[in-house]
Amino acid sequence: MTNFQSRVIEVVRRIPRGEVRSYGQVAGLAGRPGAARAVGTLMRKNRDPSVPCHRVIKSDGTLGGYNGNLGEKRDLLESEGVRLK
DNA sequence: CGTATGACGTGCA
DNA sequence: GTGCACGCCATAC
Repeated sequence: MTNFQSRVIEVVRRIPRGEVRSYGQVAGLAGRPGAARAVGTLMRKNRDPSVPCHRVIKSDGTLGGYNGNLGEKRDLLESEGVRLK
């Protein structure tokens, strides 16, 4: 496992319930500002349920992507109290 | 080791 | 508001 990947996972793991972070923010917190796209690359591969990857959305507030159905991601977030566009 | 890929971000038409 | 072109970065091939 690469160092970058570990960091990203750590960061995402710390996102409190009811809050969200953009891919770019996560990248920054992971120590690699500007690697937003790379974060997506990792999330796409990540299968670990201990990582609330559904709390990671785009910087403009839209959902972005998801492993399973996007509707699921939307519901999860709203059920956690997150407002979406 | 070079090329392709994608859950991004920003700017501009 | 919508769509497209580009640049970016870590991974997968």
